[in-house]
Amino acid sequence: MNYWLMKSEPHVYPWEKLVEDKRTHWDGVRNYQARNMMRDDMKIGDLVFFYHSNFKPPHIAGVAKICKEGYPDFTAQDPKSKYFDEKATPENPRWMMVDIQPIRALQKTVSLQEMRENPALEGMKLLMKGSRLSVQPVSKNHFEIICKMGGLDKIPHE
DNA sequence: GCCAACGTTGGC
DNA sequence: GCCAACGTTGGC
Repeated sequence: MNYWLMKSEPHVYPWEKLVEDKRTHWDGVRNYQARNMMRDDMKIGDLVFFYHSNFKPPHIAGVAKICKEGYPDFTAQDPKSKYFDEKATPENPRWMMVDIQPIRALQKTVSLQEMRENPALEGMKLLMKGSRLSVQPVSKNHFEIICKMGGLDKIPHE
């Protein structure tokens, strides 16, 4: 079982919309490192922090889970999509995505600053200088600490 | 809006 | 295969 963090800009796709949709496909990732993790490492049942980037303050809003493993990001082959990539073909889709569904919101969102101020989270990728990856692994230990910071008594499950 | 950090592109 | 130029991310 692995743990992850995925970034979304709330004005593009907020946590609340995921709750409303009950499930979504994570399209639009155009970074190879992030793609490789979605393609190779994310497994059904893995838990994911839903992080709101480009927001004041940036924060983690809730916990989701992987409900479909890596498959081609079809928006790359759609000329009308803003994520269109002319090099993507059915034979070589180039970009991949996963599906996620919400598990539960944190009782209280956990801001980037709060995480920075917690020494127990030292080494977390999100907090490293220059870290921009929109999909990144989180250790189980860090995942649990943040769940508790967010007012949950333990890592949630369905 | 600024800009540091990082990724990608393409000429050589 | 190097690296300069350019584009993007995302906190501040």
